[in-house]
Amino acid sequence: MAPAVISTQALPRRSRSSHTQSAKAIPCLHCPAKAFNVCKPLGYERQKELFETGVQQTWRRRQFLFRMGDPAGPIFKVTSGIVAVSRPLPEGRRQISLFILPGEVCGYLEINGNYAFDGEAITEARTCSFSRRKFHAFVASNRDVDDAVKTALGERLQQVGRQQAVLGQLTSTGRVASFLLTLVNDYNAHGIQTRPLWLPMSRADIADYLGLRIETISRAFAKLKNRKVLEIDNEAVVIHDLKHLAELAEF
Amino acid sequence: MAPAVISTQALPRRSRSSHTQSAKAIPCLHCPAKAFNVCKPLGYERQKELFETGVQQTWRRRQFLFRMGDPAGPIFKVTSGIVAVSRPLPEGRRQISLFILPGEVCGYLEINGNYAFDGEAITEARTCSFSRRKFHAFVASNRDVDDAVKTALGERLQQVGRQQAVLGQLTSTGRVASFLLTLVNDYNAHGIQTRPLWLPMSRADIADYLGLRIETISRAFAKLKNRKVLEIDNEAVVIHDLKHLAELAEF
DNA sequence: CGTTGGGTTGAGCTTGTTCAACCACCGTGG
DNA sequence: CCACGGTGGTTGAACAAGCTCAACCCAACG
Repeated sequence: MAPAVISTQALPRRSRSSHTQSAKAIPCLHCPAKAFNVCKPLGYERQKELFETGVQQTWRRRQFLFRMGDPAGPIFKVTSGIVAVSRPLPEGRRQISLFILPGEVCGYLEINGNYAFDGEAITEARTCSFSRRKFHAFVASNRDVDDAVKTALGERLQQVGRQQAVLGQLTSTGRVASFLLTLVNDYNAHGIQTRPLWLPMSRADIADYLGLRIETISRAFAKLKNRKVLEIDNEAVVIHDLKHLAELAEF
Repeated sequence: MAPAVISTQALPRRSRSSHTQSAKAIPCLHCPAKAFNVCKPLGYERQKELFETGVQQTWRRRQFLFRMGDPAGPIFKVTSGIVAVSRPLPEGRRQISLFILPGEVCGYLEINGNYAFDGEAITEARTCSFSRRKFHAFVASNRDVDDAVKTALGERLQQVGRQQAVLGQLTSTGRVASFLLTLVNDYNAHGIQTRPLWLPMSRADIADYLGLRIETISRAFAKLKNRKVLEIDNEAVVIHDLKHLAELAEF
């Protein structure tokens, strides 16, 4: 029920055994998420300090990192995989707010000491899971990190604000087109290849994100395939006509 | 085009003339917005300091405080009236993200030095308009204010996250019901009476907020009136059956 | 007194949902 | 090795919800 630590990386142990501040002590230096969010402004010393306020965890597909309403535990920085931040609804339904890509943080928001959203691994995922107390303390004593936190909050707000327009104004095909384009943008910003475009989320995930039924998602993809806008092979999408896709996603 | 200062309050002038730190120097002490957002943690001295980083402005109905894409100017704390934060769409349409009540801040978010949203006065409104540079400096040197900013960002994020679910999952009547309940909650939180409920926004505003057409809004209200859930008189709504309304707004 | 803007109401159409059948894939157990 | 059930995805037909277009109402205002 509570998120279990599936595997704690070996590297932190090595760092402890070598109790010197050797550059090899923390895995962050080679972490693909290093360049994003709160880790971005950090040099070695402070990166190490932050690293040691948490543990590394891995998560299976469909495993929950945190659940809305549960006492607010760790803050998660995703280092690999994709996490869906969502609001649970009656009868097993949910509204996915946004997808968290490697480098970004989730589980930050709390309401009266409880997580404000669900966080669910869409793929196998790894996280640095920081003690909330220590994380806040670290942020409080590092101006640039604090700025990074505010920047990240602002970016989420913009993302979600845009998504509101998608939900409020676009037709089903438009929403799917917009979803794909957003993914392409976000993947680009996070150094993930987009040809082919990795699409690990199920039809149900996409439906819960776009406020549609899975059948409608399926039909939208069928339409896009028929019009030769894209091609789908399992979890890989190849976009042939980006321009056309962009037109469909226009308001 | 640029938001014009309609009237600069007389009070700041008085405070300047009396160059002592008399408690009458700033109007904040009697400001209804004092207890909210960034002003909340401030005592007299710091409140005065913040106050002096900006000017007071008043806005007419339908006037824009700021426009998405324009160079990011002041940050606005609304002291009276209601402001709609929205994203403009082609052909004069828009998606309203949220309504800003007295006490809250808008115009904070920027993207590459430009405002990230539109801000439009729904009613006559007054604001404290702070120089962005000075505001950031003030926040940077006041830990508790900085926390207030992050808290406010988090609250917006939750608000908008919830609204995503409304747009994605609810039927038209449900959306209208949810809108009214949200308004009641927010009014309560901001010390505004809710019997009757002041409804200054036009059908078009509500439609742009809920992702519906004005005709649909009209029909939803008609349905609620027929079912004796509420009563409407011009800009005043009296809710008779809050429970029923809550059921309609359920997911 | 005509015009204008905001709101309501009706009729027909479009879009997405619902419900159902069906398919491909995959792991399990007989 | 094949039969089986489970999961995720696709497709079809009927239905319902919201949109479009149009007419109409009312109050405010010049």
